Amino acid sequence: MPHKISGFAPHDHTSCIHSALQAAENACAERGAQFTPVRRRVLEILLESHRALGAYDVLARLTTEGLGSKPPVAYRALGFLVEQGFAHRIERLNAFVACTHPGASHDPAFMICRACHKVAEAETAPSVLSDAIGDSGFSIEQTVIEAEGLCPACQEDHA
Amino acid sequence: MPHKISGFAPHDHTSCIHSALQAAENACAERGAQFTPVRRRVLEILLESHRALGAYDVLARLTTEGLGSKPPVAYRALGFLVEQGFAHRIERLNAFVACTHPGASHDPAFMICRACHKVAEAETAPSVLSDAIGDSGFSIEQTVIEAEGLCPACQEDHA
DNA sequence: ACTGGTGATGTTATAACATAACAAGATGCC
DNA sequence: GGCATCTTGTTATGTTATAACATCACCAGT
Repeated sequence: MPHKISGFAPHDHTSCIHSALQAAENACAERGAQFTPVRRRVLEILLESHRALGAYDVLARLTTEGLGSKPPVAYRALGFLVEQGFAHRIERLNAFVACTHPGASHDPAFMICRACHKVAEAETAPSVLSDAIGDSGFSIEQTVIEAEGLCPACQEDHA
Repeated sequence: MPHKISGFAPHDHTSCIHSALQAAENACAERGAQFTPVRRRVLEILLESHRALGAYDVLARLTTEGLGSKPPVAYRALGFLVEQGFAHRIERLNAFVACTHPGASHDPAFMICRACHKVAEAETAPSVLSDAIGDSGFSIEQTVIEAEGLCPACQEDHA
């Protein structure tokens, strides 16, 4: 299995959500991090769809649920989730998506469908960027790899 | 020569600027695009350093020079330069950098030094992302590849 | 129980980034 | 001239993000 991809393929989404939440809960317990109601709820919101949500989209949801109404509430929860690896920031969209590879090594690449706006995550070999960059002497600490295009389903619809 | 990298290495910056401007001018002539004073000046501003500038940084420069004072002026010029391939947007920084590979095929990868904030550009093989993503059936239209870390010079300073 | 540390949350205010919409000028073509 | 097209000027607003400080909840130590 050279690559794991998640997001576009049909799957049991209920169990997808459940296992991601479980993984987050376990990881927090192990690390002594607090999986508070707001943080949990924000992760749930992100998990509802394989789409990237803006911080203010998330905030709107929180507000209707009485969990917080000011930007920092959303940004702090999202920051926590990203820090812990439970979610990722999609730079291209200034938005956030739940991680679909909980526990994976995490140098992910993302595929963003411009039609349905779903976002799929692929694990990358750690060398992908070194290959691209060559032996320039630059020491890589973090990477952003995002592709925009059409997912398989939307290619068919288009045709 | 497997990879061309520009930005970090010492070089004759005056001729670097000059040739980039010349290339832009030629390309505009060929394409029937107008290389107007604002557009030219914005490219010059970006070319002064191998760093990414925010739209409002550029705008501030334009304002002191009497070339425009409202955000759309900067965004339009930057948009034009990006469209024509004379500059690139760095998603990670919400900022813009002059292209250092004028005329190249353009699926660039960027290296962002977190210490000196210089940005270097590398050409990538078109396959880099397909390799990362595998045969998921996703059709790639545009890519964002950005690495953050330390450039060679800043690694030495750090040690 | 008090106390003080730590981490989370609440809130105000503002900073930083970006674009919609329309008016006005410049250029070139017929 | 009259028209089309592209560029620039301007107003206003929308969107994304964080600094700074107040408060609360929890727990460990005494």
